[in-house]
Amino acid sequence: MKDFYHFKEVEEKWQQRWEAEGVFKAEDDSDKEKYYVLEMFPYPSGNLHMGHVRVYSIGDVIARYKKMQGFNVLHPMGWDAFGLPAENAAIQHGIHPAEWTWSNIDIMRKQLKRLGISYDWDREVNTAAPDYYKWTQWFFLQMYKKGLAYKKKSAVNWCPDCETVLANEQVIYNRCERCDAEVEEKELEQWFFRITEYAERLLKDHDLLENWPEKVKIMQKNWIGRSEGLRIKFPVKDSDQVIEVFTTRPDTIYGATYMVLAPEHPLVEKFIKGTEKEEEVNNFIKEVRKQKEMERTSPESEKQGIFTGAYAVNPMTGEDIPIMIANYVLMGYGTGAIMAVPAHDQRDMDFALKYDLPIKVVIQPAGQEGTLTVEDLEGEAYTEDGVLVNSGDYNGLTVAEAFEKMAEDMEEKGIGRREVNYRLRDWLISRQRYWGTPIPIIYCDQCGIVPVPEEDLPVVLPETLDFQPGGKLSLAQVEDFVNTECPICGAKAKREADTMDTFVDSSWYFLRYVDPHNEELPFTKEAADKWFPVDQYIGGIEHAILHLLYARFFTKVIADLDMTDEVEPFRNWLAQGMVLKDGAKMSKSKGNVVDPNEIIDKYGADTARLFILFAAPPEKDLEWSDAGVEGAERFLNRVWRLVAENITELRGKAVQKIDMAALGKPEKELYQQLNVCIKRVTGDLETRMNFNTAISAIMELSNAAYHYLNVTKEADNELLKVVVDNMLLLLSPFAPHMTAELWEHLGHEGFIHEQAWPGYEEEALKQDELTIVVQINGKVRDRVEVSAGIDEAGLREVVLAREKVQEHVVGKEIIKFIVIPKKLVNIVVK
RNA sequence: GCGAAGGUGGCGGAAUUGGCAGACGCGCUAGACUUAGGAUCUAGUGGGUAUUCCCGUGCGGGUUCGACUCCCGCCUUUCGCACCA
Repeated sequence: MKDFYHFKEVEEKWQQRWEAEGVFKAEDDSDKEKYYVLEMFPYPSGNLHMGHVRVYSIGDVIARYKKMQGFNVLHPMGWDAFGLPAENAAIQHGIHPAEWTWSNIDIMRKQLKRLGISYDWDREVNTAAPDYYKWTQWFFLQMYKKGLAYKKKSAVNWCPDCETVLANEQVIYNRCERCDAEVEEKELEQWFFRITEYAERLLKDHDLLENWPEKVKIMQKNWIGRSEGLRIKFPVKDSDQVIEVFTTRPDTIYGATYMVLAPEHPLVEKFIKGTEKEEEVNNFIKEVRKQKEMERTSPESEKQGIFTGAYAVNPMTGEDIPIMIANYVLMGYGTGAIMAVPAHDQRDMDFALKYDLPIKVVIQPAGQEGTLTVEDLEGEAYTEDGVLVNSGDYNGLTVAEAFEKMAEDMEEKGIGRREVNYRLRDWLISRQRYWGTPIPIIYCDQCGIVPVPEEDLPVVLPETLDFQPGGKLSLAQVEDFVNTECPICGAKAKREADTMDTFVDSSWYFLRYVDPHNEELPFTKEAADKWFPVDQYIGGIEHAILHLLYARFFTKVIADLDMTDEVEPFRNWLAQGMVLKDGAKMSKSKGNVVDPNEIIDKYGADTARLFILFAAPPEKDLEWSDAGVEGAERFLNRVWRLVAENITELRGKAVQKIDMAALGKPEKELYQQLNVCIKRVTGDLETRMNFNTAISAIMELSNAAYHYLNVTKEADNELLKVVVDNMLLLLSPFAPHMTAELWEHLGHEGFIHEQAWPGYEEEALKQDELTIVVQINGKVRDRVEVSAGIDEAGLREVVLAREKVQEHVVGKEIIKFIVIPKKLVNIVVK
């Protein structure tokens, strides 16, 4: 055999054999316990990048480890294939989006196979294929039936560059998440999913996700933004109108000295129509509407407002309070109107000071009732806990008590009622783009909105597309597509020309893998019961809100359709860190991109995988280092040579149980190190997911084996074989090709990845001799070798007899003698 | 401003339950082998002129026989949220 790891031939050989023998197929009819490991599927951009190499390497280690542990492993791969880049390529280069996408998929599939990832390629899914998006459309129809998909006209976010609307989740600092263009507001009629109906469950079921990063749960929680409060009616003076507000602080209502409506509030017009204020107020509203959402919603920007001329009545105090309009109140949250309590809300305070509105203190720090005045506040609202004052019968109650009492009283009087509000909005899914799943809806003049009958699915994207390079792609321009017949009355009708947000496609793909070829259903309940949920999901934290919230929502909807009993798709999620170069994210514009293809050409897949797993724990960012890659290569070659240089001694012999009693001292130590290594690697893979320390443990074992061969004239070849065999088994999830080849060279039958994961012998971990650290007053002064069975008195005797200990102890009083069994003693002297 | 996670040698990182700080790797130094070495092997490698001593895990306190680890205060980096009533 060669004296170095010639990765080119070896890696190709094993990839071909794995494929030819179909060794990574998940078995639908196995009795073995299932394990479903999934990495987020990629968008087929045409190029694998290092982030992909990282996430798929992590997934592969888990998949191969679980397989060796005896699980029936489902480890599938697919393509998130709809999306804008395909259209942009079409516009720029005149290539059809499908052609562009399909050829990218071919390229990336080859790249993944070159990495040797253990996928069951028979289950490959492609969200842009009709046999997949048929079921995306089917889910849309189920949701339409349940009222979870609906159409409404509302102010939506419009990206002028992408020429489409965006979901709230896709707008970051008022910019398009994709192209960074500034988002505009448009009034459009669009399709929504009623995700708000699931807000409570999405929050509550975080409890089921024990192995999610806490940070991500908090991000989702903030995004959902639950707040408990009261909806309170404020009658308008000299009118039969009523303004409803939502507040989380009903306890401060006695301090409500004015009200504010959002400029878009429908009542505004009624208040000002025909009054002397009309023109002034309308001008103000026009000004505010010109402001960007960003300006309006930043706490730093100046609050602007105007008096409407109308008054409301505070329902608790009976006082008249002015009704204002201001830019800091948003129509989209709560009722679009607030009661303003300047003494106890900083925003209201800022506004009240600017427009000279009254301020009334109604909460005081506990124990200091009656001492806090408006002057004391000095423009800072008091928002801490406290006790009510100036609040009639409620004086003396705490904030929490007052909340309860007021809620009860107001509900009784019909002034208000308890309400929970969410920051989460419904999910806007319409996109004015071509390359997406068509929304299966038909508009008929007679029958209105008509869902496409299920038997007519899929609504196929028309392939022949007449587009001009530089122009925009849209289904609306394809007349054969748009013009159709009403499924109910047969009259001429028009199809919906918008497609769905691609996040819809990726919100259920993990369920298609369980039954990927089903033509009757997206999947059977039987298949879902067998495989679902995903036991371990792996992917980037950038999807913390978008994809992961939507996927959780879809899973709950699907559970409500009784297609699965599982309400959470990903019980465990490993959020892997980014791959950096020179401290920055790799990007073309920075010119710091490392191309996986070049790395695999130069070092091979096993080396690339080993480095990327070794350089940092998976959840942390990883700094790319060419020197580090060479280190990984060196280690693999060290293992290769350990086998190659001793191949005649190691080949063919049956692995026998080692008789520890017969081992000499260096042999016993080596055998012990093997068992320690097995224990550490298993623990690192099983519970900690720390691949870097698992690899370092294997490196230590390899070093120990070399050291043993160096110091021993007559090596114990049986022991050496056991060590090498097990080392290869432990290393095989990380470096599958090289270990497969060595396994074969050693004369074993069968694939290495189909062997049982090694277990360790508890007996072999035990040491006869221990090194005990001796501290005096907490400082390490000596080390002693003692037999493992020594008792405390014996240990004390040995330790005190030591010369170095004597030096520090003589003439002093021993106050304490602390013994930490098998590790350390600490002698406290004075 | 609010919330979360970090800060350990020249570098990436380790220390799993409060018990030897720096495992493993990179880099570096010296040596061996060699026509050659950017291959391989051996030894060394936190700092302080140091085999025995002292100092050392962002800074300052504290708890403890003992603290990278726990507590209090501060500095700093990264990420998330940010007029949500």
